[in-house]
Amino acid sequence: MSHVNAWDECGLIRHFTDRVPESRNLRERASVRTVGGGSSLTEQVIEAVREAIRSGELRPGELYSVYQLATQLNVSRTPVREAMLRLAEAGIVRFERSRGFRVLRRDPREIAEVFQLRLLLEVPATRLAVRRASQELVGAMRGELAGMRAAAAGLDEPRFLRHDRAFHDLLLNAGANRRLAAIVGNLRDATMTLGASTVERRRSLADVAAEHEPIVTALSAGDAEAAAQAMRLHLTHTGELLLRQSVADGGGTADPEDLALIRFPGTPGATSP
Amino acid sequence: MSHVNAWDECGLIRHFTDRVPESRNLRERASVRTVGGGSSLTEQVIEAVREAIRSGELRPGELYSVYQLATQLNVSRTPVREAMLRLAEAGIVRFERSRGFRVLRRDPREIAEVFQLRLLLEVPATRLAVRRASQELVGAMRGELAGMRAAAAGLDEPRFLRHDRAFHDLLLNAGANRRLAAIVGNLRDATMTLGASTVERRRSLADVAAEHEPIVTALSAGDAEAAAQAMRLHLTHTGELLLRQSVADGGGTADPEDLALIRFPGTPGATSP
DNA sequence: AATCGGCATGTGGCATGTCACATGTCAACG
DNA sequence: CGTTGACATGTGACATGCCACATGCCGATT
Repeated sequence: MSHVNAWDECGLIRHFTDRVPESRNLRERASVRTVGGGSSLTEQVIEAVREAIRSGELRPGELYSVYQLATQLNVSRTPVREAMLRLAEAGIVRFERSRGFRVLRRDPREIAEVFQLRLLLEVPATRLAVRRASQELVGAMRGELAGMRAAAAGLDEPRFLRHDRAFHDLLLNAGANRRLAAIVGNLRDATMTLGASTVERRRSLADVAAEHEPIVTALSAGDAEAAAQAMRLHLTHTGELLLRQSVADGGGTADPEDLALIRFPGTPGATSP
Repeated sequence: MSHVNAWDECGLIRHFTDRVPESRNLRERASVRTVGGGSSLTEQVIEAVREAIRSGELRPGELYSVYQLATQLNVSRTPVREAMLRLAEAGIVRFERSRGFRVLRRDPREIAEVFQLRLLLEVPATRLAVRRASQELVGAMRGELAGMRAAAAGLDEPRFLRHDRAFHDLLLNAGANRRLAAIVGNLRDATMTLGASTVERRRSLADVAAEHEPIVTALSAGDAEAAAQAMRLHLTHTGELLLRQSVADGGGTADPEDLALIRFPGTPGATSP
């Protein structure tokens, strides 16, 4: 064997076991549900791999194989293969002819692209959501915001991210374009992959939470434009944060053009009709 | 057997055979390539199913199963399953717990959503592309435009669609956001599925081709805003065309709000900073 | 010594067997 | 006659066997 795998014993198995203590591995849940329910083995593998990437067990650039993963997770190759195919389609990993698959490194350019897209989609979606906003929506979003603040105070990043996601999802689903919500969800997952240069991020959790406040305020006041601008500011700031982090991690050169892409994602020179 | 399948003998096999005369079915190509090359059996099945939906062999609302399709195409269930999973993720079909999968009907709401998204993405992408445009790009796009016109004159709709796709892809790839280009490609595929209430569409092929002219003109002149507006007009018109067609096909009620979504997809009330 | 060709190994893709479950049918019962 | 229960069937999800191919090592040849 030419390349050392670097996690033959630090194991995805143990990792997943920690998360689901009542079952020794993925396999034992196989008989619980088979057909549907939204938790197929494939999806569990997807989530396990995502988590493994976040935690650093699967490192960008390294070569892995479906056989290995299947053995580590104690499932057959089929669901692992399907999971990796979906991750490949999402741009998280890339298959190489007959060598295996590789976790892709998030270079600054990709991060810029993702946030450029999120700006193009979420800002107008916010504008639309304001027009259709209800009191229940505002209440639910305040709840998520409170959750974010609590998580930020406790430096509980996973919980923070859950509330952050729920916050954005509420707004997106209120915008009444399911496809848009799904696409933004995928974009979010794509950036979730880069795992937490923890110190820097935790220090700013409270700041990020604070950025959500004006969004809810404007939403509650029915001011579409203010909400859209608040969302734009929030996304821009988050994007720049991740971009700096990516550059610091040595993901590539700091191309100022990437930053420009985030800041001005196709702003028209004049007002649209 | 309770439900009649309505195409047990009108067969996908014959259809695919007609398209690839040198091989009796998909299976015979299996030995040509195995690992890669971009033409796996799964992808061939995807394309075959897409074509079958366009041609009306697979009808929305009808129930089908992986077993059937595999038999008809003379391949195993695995690639068919993977193909349907990807189509399900793209929103073309939907799996139902233990009954099979169903080709989804494109109701007006979905079409509106797709074109709302395309407007949000392609208009700014056009703006960006102008800034990065080269003479080669302009030349290539003029070539595709000529191809569209020729196809429109000959009422060759498949060829028209190929050139149309190439035209938009050129512009999107010039915009330098690969992810955006990929997303728009998926959105396009999602609408390609509804197959051609042929008379109406063919009559307007020349009109649609003509709409691309001002885009190239503005691009060549370096006028980003004019190009963006031309693209907006083109997409709006196309969306309304497909929307009317969907309503005429009885896909649902003609909700005027859908039209509004296409026309004003989040236009800001005031100019952005 | 440098180069080239065969070979062992590992890979993903496809075929097929197996399983639990959901659905729809139909007969027995109230 | 309406309701309910078991049963047969078909389904997708998963496990496993098999294959052609790509890679990389290693020895034979020049």
